Formats: sequence, structure tokens, C-alpha cells
Amino acid sequence: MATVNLRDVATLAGVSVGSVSNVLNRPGTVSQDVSQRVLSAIDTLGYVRNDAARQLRAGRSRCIGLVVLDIANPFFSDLVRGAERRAAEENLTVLLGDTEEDPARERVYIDLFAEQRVYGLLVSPLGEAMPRLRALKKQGLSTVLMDWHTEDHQFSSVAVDNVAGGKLAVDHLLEMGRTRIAFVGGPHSIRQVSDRFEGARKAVAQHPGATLEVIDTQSLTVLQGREAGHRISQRKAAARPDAIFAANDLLALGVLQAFNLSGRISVPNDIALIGYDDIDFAAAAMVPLSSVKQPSTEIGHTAVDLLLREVAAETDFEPERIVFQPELVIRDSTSAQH
Amino acid sequence: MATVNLRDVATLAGVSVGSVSNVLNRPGTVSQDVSQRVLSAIDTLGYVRNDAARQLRAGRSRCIGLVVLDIANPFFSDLVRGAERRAAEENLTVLLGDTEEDPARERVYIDLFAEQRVYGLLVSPLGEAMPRLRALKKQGLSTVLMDWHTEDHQFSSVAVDNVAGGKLAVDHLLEMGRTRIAFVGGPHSIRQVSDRFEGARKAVAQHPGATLEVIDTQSLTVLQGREAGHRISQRKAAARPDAIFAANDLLALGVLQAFNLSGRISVPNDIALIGYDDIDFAAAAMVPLSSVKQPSTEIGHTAVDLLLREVAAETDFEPERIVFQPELVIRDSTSAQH
DNA sequence: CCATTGTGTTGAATCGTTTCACCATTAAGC
DNA sequence: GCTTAATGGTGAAACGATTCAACACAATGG
Repeated sequence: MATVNLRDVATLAGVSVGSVSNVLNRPGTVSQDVSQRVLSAIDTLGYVRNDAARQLRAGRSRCIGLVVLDIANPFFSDLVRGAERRAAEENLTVLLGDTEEDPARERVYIDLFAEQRVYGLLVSPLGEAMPRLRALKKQGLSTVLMDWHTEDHQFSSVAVDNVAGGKLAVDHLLEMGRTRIAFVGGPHSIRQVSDRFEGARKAVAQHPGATLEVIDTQSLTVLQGREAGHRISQRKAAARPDAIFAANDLLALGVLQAFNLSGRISVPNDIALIGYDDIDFAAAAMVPLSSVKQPSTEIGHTAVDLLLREVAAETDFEPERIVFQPELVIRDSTSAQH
Repeated sequence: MATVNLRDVATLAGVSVGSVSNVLNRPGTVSQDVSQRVLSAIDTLGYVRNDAARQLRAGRSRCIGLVVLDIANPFFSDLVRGAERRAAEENLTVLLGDTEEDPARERVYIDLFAEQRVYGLLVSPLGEAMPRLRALKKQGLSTVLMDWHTEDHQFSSVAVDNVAGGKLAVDHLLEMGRTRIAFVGGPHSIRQVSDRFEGARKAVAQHPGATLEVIDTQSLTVLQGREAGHRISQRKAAARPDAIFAANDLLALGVLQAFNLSGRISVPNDIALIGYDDIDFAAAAMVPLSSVKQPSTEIGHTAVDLLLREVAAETDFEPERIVFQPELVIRDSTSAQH
């Protein structure tokens, strides 16, 4: 299966390889006649351009590498969507790598994209990747961080203020008269988790008499939420929190499922529940879920914008840092008084 | 920013490019001394391998291209997960393209992956892509179809019997005593939609007195479901169906949201509702949603298996066709009698 | 001491496309 | 008819990693 290449096309069309290339890349500069012959040769041979050779020459590809923590999380799928749309406008394609919150997989994807000489990289990193990203930046790989930023302002970034979001959520719970707050989430090595927790801590600290408990999870999935909810429902009623702030909606929905399954705990009467991200499914939940809304599509969109600016700037580019503000969305899961 | 290449590394280490390549690709054949010098040179220069050059020589990349209709759909994110895991075992990486059900975007991704000379392609195609895929197959691009198959058995495929699934769903609705069935879904150009509808049609045809109405949607999203639900709730009560089979869970959840918002329609008392895919959120919905379950992770997993087999076979490979059976999951949204 | 074997290393050819300086041909201008 | 300009087309030189025949050198055996 010798693959068809430019030379084959050129031979069949009776022209030089240079002309074939011109037909493909500078249609203006080529005569009708040649153009026709070449196109028909391409057609009969079924020629498919070899991107590797093309890139080798060009030095850089027209693909953007996008590395996310979890595509099963609607927050990220919306983000991806925003990024893809913006990229498409610039005739760029987005290649997606899903790490499932695994640092090893993250590293694999970052290195892969670097070796592919992608146009640029969008990453929502786990902490461990930062040194590698710094090294790659020196080699000319532009990277925009999502939901992460560095103190030294070396990277452009677009994020939502997760600390503010966490505070919003827990302030709301406290306002509704809850005092025994539990934070469900983990691992804390994930920036989003620790920041949201930090916001929760702040809120509780300002509120005398309120307590904050941490219920750890191994990841931010429905399954882990179900598990955490199950653990809580096993406790004696007096030992349970009266409000839960889950690090994201998937966890919150899992908790809700577990409570419902147990039949012992009513949301919000026994325990108020608030999530994070305001995914589509939050509003459709058994008990419509209060949440903290992030402009996910806009984040993806903006990240591509920053990347384009950085790549265009070539040299001495001053990284930009954009921070969106989260927004509280109140639904039934936190409304009732108790 | 002249990027560092093998020659630079070789020069610094004081060896030939061949040796550097050996250090990277055949560690056994190289002396301690050279290996050490090369590795430290790589380190100090921050050398990153150029995959384009590498592939150009190798002829094929170690990436699998995966093209899906909608990563926001949990069915597909689970499928992706299954594929990624299996691929990782073979030291292959999955690159993901999301088409949002748009034939143009689908074509872009298929061509891109073809030009990148990916190891193989996994596609859940819209119909229009098939001629292109056939042409690419001739050029040596192995493709496994997901949720699609061709009559001529030219392609390996892994699918779930969507007709059977649709029939399962509607048979269940009929058994529960419903007779005025509505199918919510679209566009019918998507195979999954038309097959599930076909199943529904069959079920209704076998049941004298039952009627089937089609309520079209533009895509398979929560938003479109909400819209369809809204249209239904606007009708006079008598003109409404007494059961809805939605082409997937996203639509069903959207319908549910709309009904709940309107306050006029109770599920399942007024209208029974069943979805398709049994995504995680179905069980956590306002009214736990009946659904038809597909082994999504397994589909992804199996698709990679078939691809590996096909690529390994090199020549005169007999395409395999694997069909999973769907499974009915009954929850509250279809349980109550009326 | 030579032949043989083995171990490491080298350099050039190769992959397929793009680019660009240069050649051919024709058209226009005087 | 000769010069100049314009238009199309050409071919060879990159791009950077891999591979492999060929070579250098040392060790072993006769």
C-alpha cells in the first residue's frame, strides 16, 4: 500500500511537483489548464496530503492542543465548545486530550502536543505540570492556562475566581441559617478544589458559631459524590452537617442520589445542598440544585483569544490574566428554612 | 526562536545524530558514556522531539483519531473513556474531534486525521461521511464505525441495536397502558435517531389502537428538549400525548425541565417519559428517568480492539461487526398507572 | 600474528511537502 | 525587430528524525 504522494500526482498530471503544490496552496498563480489536470489527477489517485511533511516544512501545525481534566464534566465540554468555535473562526482545529485528573496522562498529552508542534496549548493543569510547561515555553510553545495562574505572571491565563465562588456558596448557606457546613470534594491537589474550599473557609471564619467539616473524595465525579453521600447518610442524624457545599455539581448530584436512595435525608429540609458549575443537569435534578455559575463557554473562547494574541505577538509578549466572576444560582436545594 | 534539533544535541554531546537517535530509540545498543552525554545535552538544551519529522519517516503516527457527534453527551464521554483506556494499553494516544452533529465539521476532522496519517480512525458518522471514508480506506486508512454499519460489510463496526432499543422503550410504554405515544428527536438524518424511531414504529404497529406522533428537534441536546417540552405543554391537555419516548436522555431531561417549569404537566401521571442512553444524570433527575442503557464504555473499548485487529492484519482483513443489545432501565418516570 | 567475532559509532540516504531563485514563453511598447 | 515586463512553470534545497550499510576498534581463539 504505497501511499500516493505529490510526485505521483505531478507525474500523472504531467507537471512538476512545484506546480502541484501551487495548485494546492496558491490557486491564483496557476493556469486553468494545469490546475484542471492536477485536480483531476488528485481525484483519480485519491491523493491525501501528508500533514507530517507539510508541518515539517512549516515548523508549526494548525492545531491547538486542549488538555482538560474531565470531558465527562459538562463544565469542560462547554468550555471545549467555546474554544472550538473561536478556533474554527481562525481556521484552527482543536485536538482534545482528556486526562481524567491523572498527572501521568496529563504529562503524556502535554508532551505529545509539544512534539506535534501544535499552534499552542490550552491547559487546565494539575499542579505537577507547571515545571514542564515552563520548560516548553522556553522552547517556544505558547500556553494559556485555564482555571490556574502563576504568581510570576509568566503565563496568560483565564480563570474564574474560585475563592470568591466558594465564599459565595457558603455565605449563602450561612444566610439561610445553616451552621454545620460540610465541604465535599477532593483531591485538594486540584486547584479548583482547594480554592473553592479556601472560599468556604473564609466564609465560615467570618461567621461565629459556624463550623466547617471536610469530606474527602478521590475525584470530582457523580460516583464519588454518591459514595460521599452514602457515608454521610450512615451517620446518626445529630452527627450530620446541616448543609453541604460540593466542589462541583457532579459530586452534588451524586450526594443527592445517595440521600434519595437512603430515604433518610431530605434536601433541603434536613440538609441544604449547593454545587458548583451550574451544569444543565443541575436544574433538572430531583431537587433542583443551587449552584455557582461559571461562564464556561466564554472561558474556552477567551482562552483561544489569549493564545492567538500571544502567538501573534512573537516576542516580548506581556502575558494577560483574565478573571471572571462567578455567580450564585439559587434553587430549591437551599431554599427551605429549617 | 530557532528550535533545538537532533543535530544541536549531537554537537553538544560530541557525537553523531545517529547516536542521539539511538539513545532515544534503542537504548540497549549504546554505551553508558555516550548515553549519559546525550541525555545531559538533551536536558540542558531542552530538546523536544519533532513528531512531524518522526512520522514522516515512520509513515504512520501513534495517535488514534476519534470523531464523535457531541462530547457534551455523557454517552459519548463514556465511550471516549473506554477507547482511551484501551488505547493507552497499546501505547496509543486518542485525539478527539467533536463535530456537534455538523457534517462540515465532521469532514474537517476526518480529513485532518487522514492527513495526519493517524494509526486509525474511530467514527460515529453522520451519513454524509461514508463516501469519504470509503475513499480513505482505499488509501490505507483503517476505520471502525461506531453506531453505524454498512450493508456491504466494508467496515468493521461496533454498535448497539438501536431499533431493538427503540422497540424496548415503546413496548414498555405500551405495557404501562399508554397509547398516544410521541417520539421526540431529530434530525432524522442521524442514524441513531432514525433507528430508534424505527423501533418505536414497530412497537406501535404491533399494538392496535396505539398512535405514534413525531415531535422534531434540531439536535439531541437539553436545550432542544426543553424547547420541545415547552411546545407540548402549550397544547390543550387533550391534544397532548400520554407518553413520550425521547431519542436520548438529554432531550428527555430537557422535556422534563419544561414540564416542571410549566407546572401543568406531571410526569408520569399525565405523561410518561422515557429516554435513551441511561446517563448518570438520568437517575438523579427530578423524576428519576426510565431509559435504555447502552454499554458505552465497552463500545469505545471494543472499537479500539477492532481497530487494532484490522491494522495488525495488514491485508485481506475481514471486517467484523459487533452488535450489543440494549437494556431497559425502569424508573419512576414511567411507573405510575393512570 | 592473523582471522574472527562482536560492540559501538558514523554519515548519508530517505520520508513528502513547501519555497524560492531562476528559466521559458508570450505580450506589450517603442 | 529588439527590449522589457509579466506570467507560469520548474527543480533543487530545505525541514528534522530514522535507518542501515559501512567502518573502527577491541577482544578472543587458533
